[in-house]
Amino acid sequence: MDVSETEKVVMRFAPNPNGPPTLGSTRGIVVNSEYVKRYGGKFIIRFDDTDPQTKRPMLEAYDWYIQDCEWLDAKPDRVVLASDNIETYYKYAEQLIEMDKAYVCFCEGSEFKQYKDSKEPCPHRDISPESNLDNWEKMIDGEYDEKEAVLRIKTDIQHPDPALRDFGAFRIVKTPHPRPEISDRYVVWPLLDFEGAIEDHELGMTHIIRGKDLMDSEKRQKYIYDYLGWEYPKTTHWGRIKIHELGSFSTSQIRKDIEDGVYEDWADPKLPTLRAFRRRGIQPEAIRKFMIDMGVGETDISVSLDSLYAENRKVIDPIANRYFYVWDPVEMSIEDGPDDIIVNPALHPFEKRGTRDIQVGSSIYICSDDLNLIKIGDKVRLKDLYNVEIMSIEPLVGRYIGDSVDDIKKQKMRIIHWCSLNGVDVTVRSPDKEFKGICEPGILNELGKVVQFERFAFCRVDTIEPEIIAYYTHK
RNA sequence: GCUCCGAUAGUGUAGUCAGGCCAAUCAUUCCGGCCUUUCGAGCCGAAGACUCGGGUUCGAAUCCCGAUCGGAGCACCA
Repeated sequence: MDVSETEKVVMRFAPNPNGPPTLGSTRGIVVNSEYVKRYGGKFIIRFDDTDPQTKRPMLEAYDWYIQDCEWLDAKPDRVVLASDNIETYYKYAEQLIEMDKAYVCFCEGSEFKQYKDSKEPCPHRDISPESNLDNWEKMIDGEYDEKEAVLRIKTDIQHPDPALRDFGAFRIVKTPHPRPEISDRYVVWPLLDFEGAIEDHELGMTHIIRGKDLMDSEKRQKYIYDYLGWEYPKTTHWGRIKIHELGSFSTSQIRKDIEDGVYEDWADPKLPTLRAFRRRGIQPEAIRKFMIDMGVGETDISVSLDSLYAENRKVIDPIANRYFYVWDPVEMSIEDGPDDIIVNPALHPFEKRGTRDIQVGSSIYICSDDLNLIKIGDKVRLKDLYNVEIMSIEPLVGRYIGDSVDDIKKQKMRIIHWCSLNGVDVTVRSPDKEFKGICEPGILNELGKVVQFERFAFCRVDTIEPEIIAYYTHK
């Protein structure tokens, strides 16, 4: 993107708050805010909430966006709600009508399309500004039904690109807006091209980055800018982003699936919402890095979450305490073992953060996955505890054969983890499945934190009461 | 149908505007090795790309034309 070194920028992220931010919105938040950080200037979040019907805003989502922006270290300098500025849009609409650059059209949708496709002006195109103004007043006053009338911007009805011929600027929607302070105050609502054009100018936008699906939108908006004598911001576009592991999602589809119980809520670990990533323990810095590395190409891309996880690992590896988590536990009794000892493995392999003290009696749990790999007579190392020889599988019995770490190296013993009988039940939810297992009691101190369950994965401890639930972050 | 846009390793990405310093950058992934009382990390090594065809030029990933493939718009959605 073309920004001169000394220039201050004003950029925005303009979502429709009809659901929570997803990984897709994140790109808009991170990239725009990053430019502002880099060049100095202002970052604005503008809610394009001018469709009370088809993409009806969710009241809670306004705050969700702002929270998620802050979480991503992209606190907006200013928050704007398009639905607050309807009068402004009306003002400019009126001006354009007076200039004979806009007209009220009474064609039915398909009817107008026919005119447009054959490059013919529709019968309403040549109505005088005075009558148009009149009809416009009636529109605003609610004298027409939905779909009966629409305000169009005059462009060039013969333009080679059909997408640019006399586009709609306002339509009638009688569904009240979800915001109580707006509600049924307006029945005429602007369409994106108009609303965005006016707002971008009013807010002094210098640069715009948006999806390439809006490329034609820009060309339409330029008509408005030309008519009003304004200068259009510099623009760049990016292509569609598809996540390998998650596929494509639409906010409205997710909303429906939540209602139908396919997903638990907006933070379901299967979903690409920011809330879901946060619950899983993905760190904002990692997301920023991931998005910035992706750049702003116009090519459609299909990215793998592996890169995001790799970035996240760099962030959480030094801070995540280590614990033993035994999924699908199987009890093993120990013969000839020392009674009631306390071992104290380090909380972290290279950061000095103390130890976790585990009391061990005459039996322990191990993973059934590990059990499947061993047979009678095998010697295994119980990590940070001692070495045992497997005496029997059914029931599972191990005999204590010493503590020596050297032995395991010489004999290339398998090293497995374990859990004492006083462990606590922990459920781990991953995008694909749910694990049930037992963890050291120390996990009770880790509410809200990301830990590493050794030989399993990084997880974020989400709840302690009434049961312990952790979300799977990644390997 | 009409219009617009894009194409560099498995996946992203730098380089393309101002042609030579690009036998092409970085990250991730995969594979091998070292280290490590888990996993991961770390370290070392390896593999892997300029969509195709013409043209301009002493010289093209870079400029031009065409083809192919992919995407988007033509909504009273954003």
